[in-house]
Amino acid sequence: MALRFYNTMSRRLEEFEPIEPGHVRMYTCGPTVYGPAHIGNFRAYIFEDILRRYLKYKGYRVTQVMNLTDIDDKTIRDSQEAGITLQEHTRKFIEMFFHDLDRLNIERAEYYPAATEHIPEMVDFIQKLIERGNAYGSGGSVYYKISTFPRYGALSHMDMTGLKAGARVDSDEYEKESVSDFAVWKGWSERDGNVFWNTPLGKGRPGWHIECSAMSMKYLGEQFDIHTGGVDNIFPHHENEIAQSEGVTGKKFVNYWLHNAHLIVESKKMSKSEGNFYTVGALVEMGHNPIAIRYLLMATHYRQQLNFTSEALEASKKAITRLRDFRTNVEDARPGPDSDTAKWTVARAVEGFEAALDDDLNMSQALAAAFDFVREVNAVVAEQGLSEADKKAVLNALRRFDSVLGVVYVKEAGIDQRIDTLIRERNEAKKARDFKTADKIRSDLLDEGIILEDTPVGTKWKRKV
RNA sequence: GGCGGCUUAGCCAAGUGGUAAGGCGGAGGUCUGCAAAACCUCUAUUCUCCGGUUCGAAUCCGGAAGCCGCCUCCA
Repeated sequence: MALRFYNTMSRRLEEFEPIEPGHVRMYTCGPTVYGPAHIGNFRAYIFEDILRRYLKYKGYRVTQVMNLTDIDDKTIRDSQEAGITLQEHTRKFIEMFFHDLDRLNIERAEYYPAATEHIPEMVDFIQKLIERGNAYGSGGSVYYKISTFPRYGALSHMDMTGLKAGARVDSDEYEKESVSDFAVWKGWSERDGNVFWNTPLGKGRPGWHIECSAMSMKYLGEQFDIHTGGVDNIFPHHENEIAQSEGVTGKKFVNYWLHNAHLIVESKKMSKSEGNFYTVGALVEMGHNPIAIRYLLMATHYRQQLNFTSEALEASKKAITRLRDFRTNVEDARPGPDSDTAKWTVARAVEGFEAALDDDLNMSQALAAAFDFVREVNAVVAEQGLSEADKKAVLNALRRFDSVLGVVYVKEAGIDQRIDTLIRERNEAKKARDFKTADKIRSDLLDEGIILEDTPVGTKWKRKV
């Protein structure tokens, strides 16, 4: 089956075909680094990670760009309040961002361009817009003239004539010819302090939207395959990017626009005042495993609003444990005959998994295929063991599924000599039928998050998820 | 006010015309020193509500209620 995506532009499922055969170029909107990213932000990055991993699973080479917005009103405001430079301020949150990416087992993109490191590219871009008549200077700033771009509103399906003059328009933007025109370059104002660049456009800083147009073009070219972001980015951000990029090139900017829905927490909108505003760090401090967060964020279809609940987070831990236990069950399965059931189950699972993800990344259904696989293989293992060939085929499939899921084969702290010693002591106690000592060792380890299991092939230990 | 989305078991969540996936939880059983894991059985006659179309609807149409978004720099 062919890979299909729901394209926000056309509002329908479309078969995916990259511009360059075998190579996918995609731009994924990244964080504004003014504070720690929250789980809502990470839903987008997890979605993009699944997208990236599945494209690779399908055999594509992937070039992914994720921008780091390190200059905007909030970064300026917060760095000034903290009394440090913009760079000092944003660096902290950039580090935190990458740390969270690692904890959530999100693969690295090929490029993470920072806006402040691409000022010349943006200035160049803006000059082209001015030359072509798509932008005009006014009061030290430069604005994009929407009336020069008739297709404006195509992505968001919005009628721009409905905008009310003066509504939520920044007071320093009164120089605009039309209220819906937006800033591509912001002339320096007092409150920017020492944050500015001296450029041919004057003293100032770039607007938000221009960075994505300039940087995507630098790393991916004038036209590329996929652009993603949260639904909130559809308007105005992505609409403006299209206007800028196509304004300069006259060519179609992006072929497939993919947007993820937001999440709610305990059926409520996540907000600081509700006290349900979570960062990855805060959840980890509460004792939650980041991989469980990953699982929960990916298990709902990306275009569906996701309800993040602590109960679901616990369920996610159990689900991961089941998948990990399945791996060891298979690895340690006693030798058995070749099984047609096992072979058939592997084939069916792979087919089901791929069909689900091919269908606009239907992860819920892909997981269902994976869990059917687990149950069916476990039944064979329990009944008659596994032949070496079947074992290999099953583990191959699992490893392949996990190249997308990223929850089973996750690096964790290595073997602890001390645990091995305790297991030996416990086995001796068991042999002496001193179950009191044996149980104490097991429960002490459990307190540390280590689970001991007695199996036919000896005592095994695993970390609690 | 304009535009859009959602509502499926105790919880999370697929399914978009052919008779309700999957995970968690719960009940019982097998196995075990006890556990854990695993396996087996059961756990929504029904998909927010009310109408309609159809041989047939959770799925299509109309209406109501609730929830969540976007409407100029929030994933």
